[in-house]
This record gives sequence, C-alpha cells and structure tokens, in this order.
Amino acid sequence: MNDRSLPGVTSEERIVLHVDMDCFYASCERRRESALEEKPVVVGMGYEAGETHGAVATASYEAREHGVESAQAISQALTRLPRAVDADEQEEAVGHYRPVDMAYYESVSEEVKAVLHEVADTVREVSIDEAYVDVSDRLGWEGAPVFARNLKARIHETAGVPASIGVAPNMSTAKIASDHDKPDGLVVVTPDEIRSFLAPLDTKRLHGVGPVTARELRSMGIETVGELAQTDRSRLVDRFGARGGEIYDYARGHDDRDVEPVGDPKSLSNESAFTEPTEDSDRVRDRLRRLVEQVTTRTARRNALYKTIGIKVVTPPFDVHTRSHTLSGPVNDPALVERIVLDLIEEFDGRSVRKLGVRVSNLSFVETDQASLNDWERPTTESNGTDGAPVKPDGGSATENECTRQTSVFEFT
DNA sequence: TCTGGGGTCCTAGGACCC
DNA sequence: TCTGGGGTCCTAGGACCC
Repeated sequence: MNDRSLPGVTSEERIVLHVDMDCFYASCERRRESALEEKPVVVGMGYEAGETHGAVATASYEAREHGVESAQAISQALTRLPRAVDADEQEEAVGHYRPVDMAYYESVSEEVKAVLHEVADTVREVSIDEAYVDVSDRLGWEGAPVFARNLKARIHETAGVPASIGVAPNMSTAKIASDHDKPDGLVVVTPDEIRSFLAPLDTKRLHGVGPVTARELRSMGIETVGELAQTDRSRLVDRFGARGGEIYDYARGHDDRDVEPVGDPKSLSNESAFTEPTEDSDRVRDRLRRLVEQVTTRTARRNALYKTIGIKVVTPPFDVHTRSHTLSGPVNDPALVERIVLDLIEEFDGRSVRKLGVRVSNLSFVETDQASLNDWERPTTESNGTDGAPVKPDGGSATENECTRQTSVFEFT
C-alpha cells in the first residue's frame, strides 16, 4: 500500500515500538561489573598501550557530562576524562575505560531480542542495540503505555540492561520518540498527537537528515520539522532526490514502511586505519592481505558467495576512493580476492594512505549443507586436477582473464 | 570534531543489448 | 548507415545510520 502522496490519509492504523538500549555497551559492562554503576564508563578501543588511533564506541551518561561522546578520538576522551587508576580513584572525575567485547554484547543482545520476539509477532532487529516491533494485532492505544512499561521492565529483569522505548503509529516517529527522553525513557505518541509532537523538533532528529542535509535545509530557511512539513514537497525532491520526499513525509508523520525482519546482508567488509598515513606499499599490501583474510573468513563462516570485490582507500586529508571489480559469477575464493585486491591497489602506489578497506558485495547465500557447498566450490582440487580456478554456477570459471579491470570513468575527460 | 569500523541506499554516467 | 529509445549492469562517489 502506498498512499504517501495523499496527505491526511494514513494506511491502517498501526502501533509500532522502537526499542533502543541506553548506551548499550556501557550497560553491558555494568551488568557484569556492578561497581561501574553510576560511574563514568567509556567503552572503546585504542587506549591500550601502543594504540593511539581508536575511538569511543559508547560513553555512559556520566561520561557524557564530561564531554566524552561516541565516535570521539580516544585521545580526546582521555583529555576530558582521565583514565581511572586505582590509586586516585577518589580524587576527582575519572573514567572507567573498557575495551569493546562484541561477543559479550551480542550475547546480551540476544537475550533482549528473545524478549521482543516473545511479546510481538513482527520484530525488525536493526542493530545490536535497537529494534522495531509491531504490536498492532496485540493491543490498542489504550493499552500501549502499560504494555511498553512492562516490556521495559521485562527487558531489565531478563537481560539486565536499561532500554528506552518510543511508541507511535509508524517507524520513523517511534524512533524519534524513543530518543526523546533518554535514558530509561518511555514516550507514547498517538496518531492525533503526531504532528504537534514532531513540529518543534530540530530537523536533525529525522532519520535521513544528517549534518549535510541539515545545513542545506537551514540555508533554505528550514530549521524545525514543522517548517519542513510546510515546505513544498517538490522543492525538497528537486534538491535532495528521493530522500527529500522521504523526510518530507516523515516530517508530516507519514511513514508506510512495514516492520519486517532484516534480510541477509548486502555486503561484508573490513577496514583498518594506519596510526599515521603511509606511502610504504609493502605495509599497504600486508594490511590488505590481513583484511582479505578477515573478510573471507566471515564469508566462509556465513556460507556467502560474492560476485564483486572492492577496496576502499582513504588518502589525506580524508578523501575516500573506492575501486571494485565484478566477476562473471559468484565465488568463494580467498586467493582470487587477494589477487584482485592487490591488482586494484596498484593505482594508488606511491600515494599516501591513511586507511584501507576490503569489501565483498553482490552476495548470495547458500543455505544448503556444507557438504554440497564444498561440492561445487572445490571440485577442481581432486576431481579434475585443474589449476584450482574458481568454479561458477554456470560451469565457467572466473579467471583473471575475463575480469580485466574496467576502465574508471575518471580516466576520461 | 584533525576523524574508528561496519553497514545501507541513492545517484549519475558509461557500456552494452535489443 | 543514421536515428531513437528502453532496460540492465557496472563503477564511483556521497550521505546517512549505528
């Protein structure tokens, strides 16, 4: 159903919850180390000896009061909030820094998601600490506040971490609502409150409005969601393309997206930054080989085949370049990935590099058992004794010959 | 903001086919 | 050989999200 072009007409009324865990990694650390309760906690990587270029993944609200924010350089975080050392812990404001432990956070996340699946038929797990649930079939608006309050309590009892919940007739508003009263928030926006709730907010609160769009909107004289809602839709589409129409709809409280589970990933990548930019092509190649191994290990574990292989090269000051190469058919072949990656990087030889990435995309997932996967993936080693060229589903082989690099559009004009 | 890492979607031009 | 147009795939970049 798509009636977004008809203002005032909404699809059948829905009740959508957005569940957002509060500073999730820090909460997880507190769950297993209760001494961290109510103390400034910073979870990140890069502050251990010998590391200098990490960033803050999550800062607890106590840490945020000292100016520590997520995505901040760890060096800056340490200046604002010195690291707690046992001796002078009583002295003044100090931060409790913990390294990222994804495996643990994943396990806590699973406990949270299990609760969500118990209480709702449809759950969209957006990320490790965030999910939408559609409970339209289970309750009406009268029951929504109590339901959400109970859900929060249940998550806390079961998984031991706090959550904020937003309830609204659609995903985009529910998300804004969950963020409206963090931490430990609960905000319910009923259909008749939706426009007045959104109107005074800064446009940046809308999903799809980042720093660039917010700046451009400001230059158009649009600061609030209410002002955005009063703008000409076509003016926004002209300026921002499809996203312009989207944010206009969101600003008016319209969002027809269904809450549906996320599917298989579209791409898998790994990247890594150098402590400082390097021109050493051996170091660059070593780093790329490591990334190739990381990413192909993940694809193998997930039974993923890829057709497109690419690199990302960040050169100073912060210019992002991508190069990619598409094969004629999906493969799972780490050696081929390495060859292609090393081929693609040649163009950047001699240039300073601060960050590298390896990505595979155009994924397909083999859901059959491992045995049959191996059957068609590696018949070359014993059965027919060829040189181990990757075999494609259509029986051809994706060798380097047929994947001559396509000329970049930038080599012209 | 002197900027880590893993993702998604959109756009625009060119190649190529019919 | 000229002209026109539609459709799809590929590549690179950009904005955004967590």
